[in-house]
Amino acid sequence: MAESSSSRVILAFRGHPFLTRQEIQDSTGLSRVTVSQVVQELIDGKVLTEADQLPSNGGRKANSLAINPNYGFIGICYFSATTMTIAVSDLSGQIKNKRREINLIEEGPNLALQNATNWLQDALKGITKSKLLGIVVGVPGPVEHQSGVVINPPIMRGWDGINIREHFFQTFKVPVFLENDVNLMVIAEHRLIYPDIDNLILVKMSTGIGSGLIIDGRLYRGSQGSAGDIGHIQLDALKGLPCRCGHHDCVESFSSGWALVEKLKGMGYKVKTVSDLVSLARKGDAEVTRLLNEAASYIGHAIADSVNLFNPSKVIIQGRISEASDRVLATIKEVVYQRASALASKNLEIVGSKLDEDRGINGAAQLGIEEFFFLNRGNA
Amino acid sequence: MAESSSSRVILAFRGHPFLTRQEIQDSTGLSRVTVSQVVQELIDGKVLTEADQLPSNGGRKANSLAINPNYGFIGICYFSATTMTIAVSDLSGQIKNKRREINLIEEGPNLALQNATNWLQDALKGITKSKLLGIVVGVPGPVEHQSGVVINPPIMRGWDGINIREHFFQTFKVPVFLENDVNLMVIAEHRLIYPDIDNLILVKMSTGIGSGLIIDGRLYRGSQGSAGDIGHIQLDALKGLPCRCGHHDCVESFSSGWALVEKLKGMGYKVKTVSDLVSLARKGDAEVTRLLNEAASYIGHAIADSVNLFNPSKVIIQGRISEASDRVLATIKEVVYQRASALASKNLEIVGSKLDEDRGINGAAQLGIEEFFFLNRGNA
DNA sequence: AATCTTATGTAAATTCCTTTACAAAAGGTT
DNA sequence: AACCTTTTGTAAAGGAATTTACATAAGATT
Repeated sequence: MAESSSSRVILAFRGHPFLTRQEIQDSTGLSRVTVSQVVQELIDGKVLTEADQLPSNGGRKANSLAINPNYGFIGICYFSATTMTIAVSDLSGQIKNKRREINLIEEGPNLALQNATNWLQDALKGITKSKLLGIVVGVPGPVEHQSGVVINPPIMRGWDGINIREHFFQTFKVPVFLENDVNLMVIAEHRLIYPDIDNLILVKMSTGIGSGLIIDGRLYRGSQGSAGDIGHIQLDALKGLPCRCGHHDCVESFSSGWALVEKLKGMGYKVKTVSDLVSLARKGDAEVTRLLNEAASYIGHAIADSVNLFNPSKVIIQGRISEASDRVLATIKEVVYQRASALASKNLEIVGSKLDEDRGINGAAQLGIEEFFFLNRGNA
Repeated sequence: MAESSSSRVILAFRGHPFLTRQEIQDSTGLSRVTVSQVVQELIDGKVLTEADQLPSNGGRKANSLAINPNYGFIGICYFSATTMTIAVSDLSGQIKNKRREINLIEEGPNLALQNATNWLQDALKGITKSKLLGIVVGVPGPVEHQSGVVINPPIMRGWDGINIREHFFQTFKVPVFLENDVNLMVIAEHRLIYPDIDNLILVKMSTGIGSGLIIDGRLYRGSQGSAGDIGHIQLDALKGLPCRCGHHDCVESFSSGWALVEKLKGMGYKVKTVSDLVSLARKGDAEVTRLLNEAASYIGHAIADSVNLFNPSKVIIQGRISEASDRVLATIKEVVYQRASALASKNLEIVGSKLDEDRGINGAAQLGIEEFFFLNRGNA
């Protein structure tokens, strides 16, 4: 109940990095007088900064305002299957002090978490302790969002039930947010590339297969936090292929990196990792290309199902498998447009990702900024 | 901008039919003084009524307040494949003046809409014109929610592009809401039976197959209004069965009423309608029972996919096919629990519907009350 | 009966925001 | 240079909701 009008002004900046005083009036509904006063207070309090002047519309130039990027910072720790990335984001989403190290997630949490906190402390040197607003941790597995615990992760061996939130909280004493990696990626795509698309799906085809959902402009996690689990949809009447999830004939057992590597091994190829596979594809190996095309067709079936159920206006395809060959995206498009219902595919666009490999970190930054700055700022 | 505090008080009654002044304070955040004053004004204006006194908690009894059911009314017109139901709802959701007539939707809109407006005018006799807040129309096909138009309906022959909203608006000059029948059903289930479940799916297995989605407590329509189209998910590597949607091997072509009737015809049975099929099932015809079980298994696959993608905490199965035999629900449960991922099925409940055949009308009433009374009340 | 407890009513002072009105800054147009 | 337009600042008056304080209603507890 502290100061409702100043928090309304701050909230107006969510999704809008730059606003003039007039735009703040329009979006908050506050009067010109109040906006004028509150903005001045927030500038004095270093929460907002006066940014560039905008070109004139026939009269006085408007002054563009922005959240002061240095008002506070978000600590980020992002685990992929094979690496750990530590970084810090300011309130504009700018990433600094990024450090990426090899870390095999399947080697368990002990050393990984130890290193994570140490390196994050390094990355935070020079930042006043009170300016650390919170920490976002991204992991390649299902998380229970409420409790901050990893649950039944298929590839994070040894992490089941580990309370990652608690670990970071012990050291830093700030709010900690644990989130699935694909969810962070779809947040990045939505906030940075497609902020005006209300319903979109991001499908990641890499070692495993997963998807993240933006519904009505917000991340949708589902009741247990497992929404978007497209990888373990089962395709029917097929070969009885065992999947690492315990079922069989999951999409993952046909279209994922690990499944394709296994298949190539069985065919006598000397491949060990997804990277080996990608190299072969880039060299134009005919058999590998054929396999990728087949994989695209299978995941296309699952995406078509997803499109029928969700009716999104955009599907983003991402991941090392989808980027190994141009045919993958093309084949997915063909299959989805052929199989999804006419209505659902009418205004549907299927595209590749426009972000670089830092998309997970960018998503973590966006999530952190929104959660800690826009929603949870007590009465700072 | 009229009177924010009185509309905040009214809004508090959304989803809470009875509230005491204290509870209104808690949910609106308004002060005791303001609530006291505003409630008195609203009682004087006949918007609220003093309901029963509640049992004492050790002191003075609380006075329960409620929206005055007779403050306004919602007109309802609900089309199924074979009937049209006209009714009126008060603001408590109580249905009155219900009239159900045979109407084959495939005979087109002309006579149907003519009758609908006439009968609705009859049903509204005795209600002051200014008390009609709006009209909700339910139809068994996809609708463009924004414009109030039916689009590409598979079973509503002749209705494509018909602006139903405009037709009713011409006669009644009040806001008109067009909504898909399954969406109305899932609204009814959520608001009346499971108000505290945030994510749920209702699957209707009747002549056709469809589903409606409640996400984060609200109806989810998707970008084109076609979300929940579970009936035209394609099952793979199967028999190349043509579906009435133009594709082949859709769930509908295996598990729907019309598909089963066709199949029985092909087997020499003398069945013409889904009702004939249901009669046979109730008589315990072994072959029909076997077919129903098979149908349940197929739709179970699609529901499992849906569960993986949405991670709801409840799935409601409804419709004449699912109610034709107890085995249908049982088989669906088996298939879904076996196929859906462990995490998504962990806290999942699959249940039959607890509402009667008026569920669509009840949903229309709920939708109308929320849209017209809680959201769109200019400054009445 | 006397005394809690809970639920509500009302008057006075205060805070916050709005409306209204007057100004000024800073550019474009003629 | 004179006059637009757009954007922002500020002071004064008014309204709406809050806090504070006092009061009452009505049942439970002892």
